[in-house]
Amino acid sequence: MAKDKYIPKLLQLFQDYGYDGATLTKISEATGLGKASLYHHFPGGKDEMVEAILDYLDQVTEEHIVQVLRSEGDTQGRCKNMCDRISKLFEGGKQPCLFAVLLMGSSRNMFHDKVEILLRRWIDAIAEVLIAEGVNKTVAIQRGEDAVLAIEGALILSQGLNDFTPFERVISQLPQQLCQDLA
Amino acid sequence: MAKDKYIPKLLQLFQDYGYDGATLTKISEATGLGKASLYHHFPGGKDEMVEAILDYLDQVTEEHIVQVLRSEGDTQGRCKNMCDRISKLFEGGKQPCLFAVLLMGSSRNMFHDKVEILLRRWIDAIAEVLIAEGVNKTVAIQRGEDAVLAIEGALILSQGLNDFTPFERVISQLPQQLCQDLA
DNA sequence: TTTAATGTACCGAACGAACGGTACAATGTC
DNA sequence: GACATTGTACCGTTCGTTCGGTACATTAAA
Repeated sequence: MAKDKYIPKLLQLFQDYGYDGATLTKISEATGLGKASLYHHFPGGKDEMVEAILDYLDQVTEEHIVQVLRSEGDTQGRCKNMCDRISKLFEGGKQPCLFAVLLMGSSRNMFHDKVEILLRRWIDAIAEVLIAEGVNKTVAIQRGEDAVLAIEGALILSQGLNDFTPFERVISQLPQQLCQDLA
Repeated sequence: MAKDKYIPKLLQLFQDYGYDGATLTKISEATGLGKASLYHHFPGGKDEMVEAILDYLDQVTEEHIVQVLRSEGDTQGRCKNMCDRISKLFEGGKQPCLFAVLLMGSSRNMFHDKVEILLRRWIDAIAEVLIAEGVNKTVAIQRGEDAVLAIEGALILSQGLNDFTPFERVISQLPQQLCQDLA
């Protein structure tokens, strides 16, 4: 699929402008493709573009979260690696999370199912690590939820305040917080 | 200002659909006002509507957060009161936060200044309580940021997962977390 | 080896619908 | 009568989408 090469630009656009705000005119300018050409690659229009982006983010999740958390090394170190990846992906808090963007506004219900699955996979990947260390399953899931929640909240707050130290603080404290009572 | 009576419906609409998604047609239907009437009350169009909503949220912040935190009683009790108000305002996590909605999508920069002020006032109100209890100023502000951050993140996560227990958990744990090392 | 057929990528122009917004006359209210 | 409020009809613009068609490279048939 050659259309994959446009996915990063599309992601950036939908992150910046949201589903409604990312107009075909903007998409056309950003990709260098005419509107008609966009419909050649994505016959389903904007919907199909977002679906393709979410499929891409599925791979990103697998590579930068799931696999990193399952890699070798001590638990807290793996958590720190994940945090480093996340910090890079969100560019130190300057990039909005597409999940949050899509959950706000008129696109809320359109992609809810896929977003829910991706959020859940993220949480479960964290919980899995803690469960392997002997943490109670319920607690482990809660701690995974708290981690994702803190990151999403930190993104909003940092962008709202135009001050990215909250995001950095959350990222730097997260490994310790996740592994707070481990051996 | 008689137009104030439409503010809650407008708030609901912009929360649900975002700035772009809240079209004049939807606004007209929701308020029962024709376009001409809407422009009579809000000559500045959608922009002025959102500004009016933010002014309204300014009052809400003052009443349900600032004043509650400054009221009589023990510190943790006042924090709990604030959390109760917040939980009600967001209907147990089912309502999105307008700040987050406006910060996502094409309206990001339009209302950024006012949103930043409101977020900062929220944080400062929390910090003020902790400072009065002898907490170091920097720590107090960080704890205020963490509180707002947790609420915003919990809203996104709960709505994304279609499971509102994370929001409830954050709300119930917040007073304890804020007052963790107080006398 | 030429030629025909097929597939992929792309584009300009145009579509109807909906957008935000306005002009103005008619209505209600004091 | 004065003035706030509203309904109707409209404006130009932009929206997402589709149409008809071109360029070009690959494959199949002659």
